[in-house]
Amino acid sequence: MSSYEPTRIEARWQEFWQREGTFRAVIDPSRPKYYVLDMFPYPSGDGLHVGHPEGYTATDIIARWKRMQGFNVLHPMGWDAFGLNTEQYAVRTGQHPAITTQQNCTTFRRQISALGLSYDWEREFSTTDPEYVRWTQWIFLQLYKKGLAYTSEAPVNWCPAQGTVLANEEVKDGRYVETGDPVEKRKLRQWMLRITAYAERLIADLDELDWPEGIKTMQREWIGRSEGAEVVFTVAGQPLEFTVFTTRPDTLFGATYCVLAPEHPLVERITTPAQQAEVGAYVRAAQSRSDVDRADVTREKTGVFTGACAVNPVDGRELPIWVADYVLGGYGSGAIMAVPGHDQRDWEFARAFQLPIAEVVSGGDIRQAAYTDNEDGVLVNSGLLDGLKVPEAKRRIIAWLEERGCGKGVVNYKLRDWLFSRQRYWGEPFPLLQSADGTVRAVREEDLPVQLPVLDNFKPTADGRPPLARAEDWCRVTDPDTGEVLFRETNTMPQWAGSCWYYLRFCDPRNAEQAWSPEAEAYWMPVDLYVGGQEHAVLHLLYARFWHKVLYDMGLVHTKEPFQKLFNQGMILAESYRDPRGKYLKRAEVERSGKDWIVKATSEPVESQIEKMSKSRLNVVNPDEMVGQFGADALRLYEMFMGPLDRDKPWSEEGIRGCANFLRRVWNLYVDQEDALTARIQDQAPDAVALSLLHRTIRAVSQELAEMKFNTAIARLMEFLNEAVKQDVLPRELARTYLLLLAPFAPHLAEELWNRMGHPTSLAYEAWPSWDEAHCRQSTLQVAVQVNGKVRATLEVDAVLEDEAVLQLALSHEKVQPWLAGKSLKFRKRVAPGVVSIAVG
RNA sequence: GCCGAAGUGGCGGAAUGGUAGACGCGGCAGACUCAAAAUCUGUUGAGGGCAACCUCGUGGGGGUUCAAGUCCCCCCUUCGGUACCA
Repeated sequence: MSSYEPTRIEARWQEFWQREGTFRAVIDPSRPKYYVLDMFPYPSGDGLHVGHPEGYTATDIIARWKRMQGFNVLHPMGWDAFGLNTEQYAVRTGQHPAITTQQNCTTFRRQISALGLSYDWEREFSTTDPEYVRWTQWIFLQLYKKGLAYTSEAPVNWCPAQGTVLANEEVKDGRYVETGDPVEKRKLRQWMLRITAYAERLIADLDELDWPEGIKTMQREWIGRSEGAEVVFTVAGQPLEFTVFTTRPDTLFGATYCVLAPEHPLVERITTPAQQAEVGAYVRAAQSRSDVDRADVTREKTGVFTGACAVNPVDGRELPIWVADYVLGGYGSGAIMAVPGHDQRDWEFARAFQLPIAEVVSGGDIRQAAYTDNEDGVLVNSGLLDGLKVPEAKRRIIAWLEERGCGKGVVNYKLRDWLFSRQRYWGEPFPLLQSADGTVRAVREEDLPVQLPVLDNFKPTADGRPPLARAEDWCRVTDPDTGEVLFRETNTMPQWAGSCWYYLRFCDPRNAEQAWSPEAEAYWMPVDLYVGGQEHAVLHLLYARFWHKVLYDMGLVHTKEPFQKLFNQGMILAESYRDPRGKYLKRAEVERSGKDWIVKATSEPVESQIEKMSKSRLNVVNPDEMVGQFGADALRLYEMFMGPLDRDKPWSEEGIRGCANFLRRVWNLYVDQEDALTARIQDQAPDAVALSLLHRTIRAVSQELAEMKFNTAIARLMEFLNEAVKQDVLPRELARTYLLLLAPFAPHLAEELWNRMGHPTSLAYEAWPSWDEAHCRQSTLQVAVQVNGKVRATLEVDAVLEDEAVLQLALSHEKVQPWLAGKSLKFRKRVAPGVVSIAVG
């Protein structure tokens, strides 16, 4: 009757916390705040897998620890519930996405609640709630009114399989990053957000953030700032000109031809009649080439001559103008000056088409490869630049170009504007109306939110318009003042919209008048710790930072950046099994045969591998089962004990069993067979040895929590237990303090034992124990004696013994003596409290 | 190709330049049991030795140092990111 029963204990305390409102967060200016946030999940129909609780447990431990340190903690959870999966489910089954969403949120809430996470559930919301959509639309209108939202007719990423366009960030190697579906270019009128206007600040402000360097680097590279120059070339014999962007204006004298991207508007106009057919064919071929194909870098360079020439502004020389698809239409000005001597791509192209290669920077051998050094190379054959090093030559030529009005220094970015519209149903409608003459106007703020029309068919229309176009009544609006007939925008916002500001709504989630109150924002923001997966390194984090900066410029938020500290948890991997035909098998279908795995039914050999958990690989571990079998505390503990939070780690059922075992041993330390406190817990002052153990444990756990090294912190708690069970007596003071140390990690068990020790209230706000260095010291000390770097003896000495005395003991030690015999002493020093180093020669 | 991160027992992983392998899993031995499971105790890097001990050992090769898993140089492998961005 006294054994550890996690299920019972956990239900009891979860109910207690909810009833008591233990984790409700209320603004309190007298206390410092701490805002700890998880990247909120998309509630899919599959429910949670054990990867989700990893980050959630980490933030929960920090939240609980910070509360015990006196911080007023904001720790909310909600749902990023718009999105494709729910919509596709609706297309398949006809069930309305709102219903699916509600069901999925309920499942997620139940699963997450079972983990005993200390969220303030009163702040929960879904991005699909009309009240939230209202303010998402409101923020969009602020961007629109600032001129940051506009429509564009440019070629966009169209994904036929998804039936929608995608943002640049969602496409990689010509495929949709989520599904791998191929993407093609299509010209469509789309809503864009002018994120490029913030490119400079999005790079610069990264410096102040406590983020992993890798993520900062990825963002910097995505934004892709590069300094260079724009140079204007005129077309020989025609009143036409075009601009090229180059980062190496110093090599202008080395340009031997120019290249226009196939999409460049000038291509058609400058091509000579003789070249018309060839160029036309090339351009058409380039247009029909899929993005997947074009992304292949190993392809041989291709191109055609237009028959026209450009005039190099520095020396008046005529350069042939080519069209080639290695020049991208979307970057810079879609045209380049080619300097094959000093650019590897141009070099390859020149080789392929027998174009001249000129040397203008000495130091390399341009017959072998382009010489691209831009620090030490010295300019040659370059008129006024001769003899200069590259950086100085760049400055000189830019000044020269600017004086003559045929060029200027510029900064260019890879980042493009954010394609913000989707041809989907399950997203936020744009709060925009269009009149018959095509002018666009914003929906009045008091008319927000623009709610989605109720549909029973979520597919695009037969003529290819978005699903919302099916709702003809909804689309048509009459202006109450003028009686004018207006049409609603039928695109919806991408899923990123909702996650761009949810962290702000969490500060004040029930505010009906404003998206958030200035008081709440001023108190809670910024997010002090943000934990989530690395997959959002560019997408979500870049978009959210962009919106935040717009809001900052409007005076609606007081910090330049939303997320002060970012931590990326690793992935939880799991073993999967595949038969020789590549078909995945469930764990239950295979068994071990010696070192190998075989199919139980057929004894066929099976390949096993450690992979990302996914439904298709049949290796998903369900947290509900783990909680049912071992308890939430064991699941939490194991997820943290597996290894460093930021690393990928393979799941092991034996591992969680070990953690459950630890918790049971803790239980048995406190509770006896008769369900009473064990007799070893006594009101007696701890001796020096016990105090030292306790204080060293407090110190280690505190320091490791601060560094989010949860795995080693847990190891310290285990060590304490291993010592404690060896003793006949556990002084009450130690028993009490140990529970406080355990509480952030295994809160249910800690609360239960705390309660059984006679405390009627929760330990959630008990002060975190502090340590005393004086108590940490131990009376004796192990000292290793190294001779020439190898440990030859270990002595136990009094901790207060002087270095010199320890050295003498070491030198005269019987195991050390033989290593010194016949050698001369070169060096001897107590290099650390526990190490004496002796060198002989 | 470029940019990151990583490579340590049978496994997950510990180690401010200072006793490599903490802690856990697994294994082995013992206790309890009619027996098993569970639990408890001990033990567990490899090789050698009766033993005290000795030798080797952190992907590979060099180097710095009294001392290197840790710092420096070169190389290999794995995993992420990125890719004709001028």
